[in-house]
Amino acid sequence: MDQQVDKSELTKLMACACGNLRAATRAVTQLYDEVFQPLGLRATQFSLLAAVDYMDTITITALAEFFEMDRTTMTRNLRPLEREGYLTINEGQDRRTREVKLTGQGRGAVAQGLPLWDKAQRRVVNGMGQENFDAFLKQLEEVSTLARGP
Amino acid sequence: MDQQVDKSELTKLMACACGNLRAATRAVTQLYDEVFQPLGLRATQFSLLAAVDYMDTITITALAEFFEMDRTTMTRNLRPLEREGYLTINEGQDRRTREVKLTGQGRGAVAQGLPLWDKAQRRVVNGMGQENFDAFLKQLEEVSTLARGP
DNA sequence: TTATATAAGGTGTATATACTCCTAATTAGC
DNA sequence: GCTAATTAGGAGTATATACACCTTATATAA
Repeated sequence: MDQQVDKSELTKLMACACGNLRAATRAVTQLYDEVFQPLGLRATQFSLLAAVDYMDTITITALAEFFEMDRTTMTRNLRPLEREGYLTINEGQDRRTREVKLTGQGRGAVAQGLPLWDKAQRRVVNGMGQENFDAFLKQLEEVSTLARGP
Repeated sequence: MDQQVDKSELTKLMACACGNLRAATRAVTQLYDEVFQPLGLRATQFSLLAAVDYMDTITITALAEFFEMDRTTMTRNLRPLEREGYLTINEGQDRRTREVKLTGQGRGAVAQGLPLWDKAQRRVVNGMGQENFDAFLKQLEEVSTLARGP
């Protein structure tokens, strides 16, 4: 069937944008998760709470768009935060929508989380240098745009 | 309680290394997943098969180390690929270990997947330009190293 | 050589992610 | 004003991810 691949062909996969991004994300997520540990939150949960805090009230779809994330993923990510009392999800004026809002506990967690976030962020930014880091963020943005399409 | 945060404090979170990495990974993974769709594989699955192909036979822990991924994650990622007949997992000489090996079907999938991978990869590399892309990979590597530690 | 330490793996549990399909509410067209 | 299209959301399903805890097999030390 001659479907086999020369091994040298496979070495180029080491440069895979997707694989390298995923690996870096695993590593970085573990760092941020670790610093938020004392708070009982994960990195994604903290950033979600912070976003809701900034927005005051916001619908699920709008939140999903802000994070450029699938709507159903957002629904599921909100669930444990609602269960643990960090936020509430109530029917909006438009009865199709849900309004997401932080509780006092949620705002407290954001306040307590900020210095923890800073700790992890400083490690990365200081390690790379501010200029390299800024360039890195730009490249992440560019790669996202390219991936999303034509 | 004064646990509240000034909104201007929250804007700096837009530069979060973790959040921006995760967002980019979502976007890029969707692109790669899309090109592998005709093959019935996801991006992560293709790269896993390609790695096993390159290694011939390899234990689960060694695979996990190669991908810098938790061992139990690797165990779980292998599962659907074994179920669908792309690879086999058998007891090794050292009876604590499992030897992962591609089937003919698995090697065929790698062969068929390579041009699909190329399509997605070209979109990113051509979009950024080869030099920028190389620099980007270096920065992903650096950020991973920084995250892993001191 | 036996007791202990270590290494490889699996399972339970929980979150993160997205797709497909479904319902309900609103808006747009006529 | 009613019908059709659109929009918001949920549920089912499946993979990706990691941690804590457990078992078994090998290696090490006394």
